[in-house]
Amino acid sequence: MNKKSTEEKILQAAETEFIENGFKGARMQAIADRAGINKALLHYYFRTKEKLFEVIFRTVFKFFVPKMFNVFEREDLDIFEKIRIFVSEYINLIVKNPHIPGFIIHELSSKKSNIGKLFAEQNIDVDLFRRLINSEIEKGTIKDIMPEQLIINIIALSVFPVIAEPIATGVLFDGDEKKYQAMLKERDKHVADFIINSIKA
Amino acid sequence: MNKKSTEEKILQAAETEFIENGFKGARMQAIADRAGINKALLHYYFRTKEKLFEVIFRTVFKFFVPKMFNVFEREDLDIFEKIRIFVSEYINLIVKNPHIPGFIIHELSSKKSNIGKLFAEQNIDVDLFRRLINSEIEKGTIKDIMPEQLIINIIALSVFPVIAEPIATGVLFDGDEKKYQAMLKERDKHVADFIINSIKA
DNA sequence: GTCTATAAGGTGATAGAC
DNA sequence: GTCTATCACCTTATAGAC
Repeated sequence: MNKKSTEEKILQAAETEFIENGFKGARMQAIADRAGINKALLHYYFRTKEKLFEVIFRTVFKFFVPKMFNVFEREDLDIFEKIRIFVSEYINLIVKNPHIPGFIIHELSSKKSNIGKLFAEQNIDVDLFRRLINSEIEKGTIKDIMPEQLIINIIALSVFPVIAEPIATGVLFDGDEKKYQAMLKERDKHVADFIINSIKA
Repeated sequence: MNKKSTEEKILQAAETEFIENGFKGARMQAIADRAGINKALLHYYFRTKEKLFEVIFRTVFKFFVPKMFNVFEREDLDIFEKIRIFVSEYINLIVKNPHIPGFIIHELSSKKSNIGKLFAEQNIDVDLFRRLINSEIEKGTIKDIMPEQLIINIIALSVFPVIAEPIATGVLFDGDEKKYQAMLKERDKHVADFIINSIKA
């Protein structure tokens, strides 16, 4: 029935446990339980909690942070279409994995480890994005704007409502989870409109 | 020299420790050390780690979440000035306390406790904000927009770059902390412009 | 590779003297 | 109120049998 190798089972169990509880909150026993094995085997495969965490974090990070910029390389779309597609796809990705951004942010803030490497490994082509934006400004299709500020805005508008879900639900929707979900459903269109309205020349 | 009462010293030490390490990562011993007392005294004043945390979280939460809407009550400002002031003051507040938003978000996501009360205690007047926005839409000063979406946008644009500092610095500024700080310095003006450009009719 | 048993050290919490 | 000493439990990690 279960053809997954032990290592795969461990990795999947660890990912769930770490994302749910963070590094400090995660328990090796809980990971073993989720994987249907015992603690000793965990250490046989990954020696320490730290090492296991590093593998998981790397995977999650590489899955989430990059490839955000892929859309912007396509030459068949204008800048506004690119933004629409990016926002839509990214929000969709986050809604399906709502705890991952918070996990990454929290662990990056509380770890002093050599995460510097992780960014280097991603080779995200920010320069491509910079050139694109600057060229659009020169062409006169969008207003003058710092490319870094713009990309932060796009990510912020997409990610924040999901990681701040409890606050948003509590403050804005009186604890009504359904109203929050309704807002989120319209979010991709709203965000794209909001951005485009702002930058369109 | 130190006129602070023991209770005050504990509270301040606990706030630092909890914000820095989260509930699960915080250590009662570390709090005692920071306060210059011993563990036993900690329990004498606050019985359990859980109870001490609740006091801290309440304080931080009440300090941070509300009073955001105060600006919008002033009648001597137009909607755009209100937004400028709010963004400027809120970003300023966050930059001075950069770890607090992440702390609140993380603890709210990982606690199932009866936080519902906290929101009720704040009696934030979201309706005031709703009425203000809707009235401006009717007057024709701003475009049609859902007040909830707008307030989320304003908070997201203000808060996100600070809580995602390691990622922003790593991905956008090649690890150069100074470039990140420079971006942040212009952030309040940029955000206000970005929002106003978007919603101005 | 996988298990049971256990070591070694930490952590929240309390007892009891002052 | 404040301290020292200590308990009871939990957590990571390893030893050693199979």
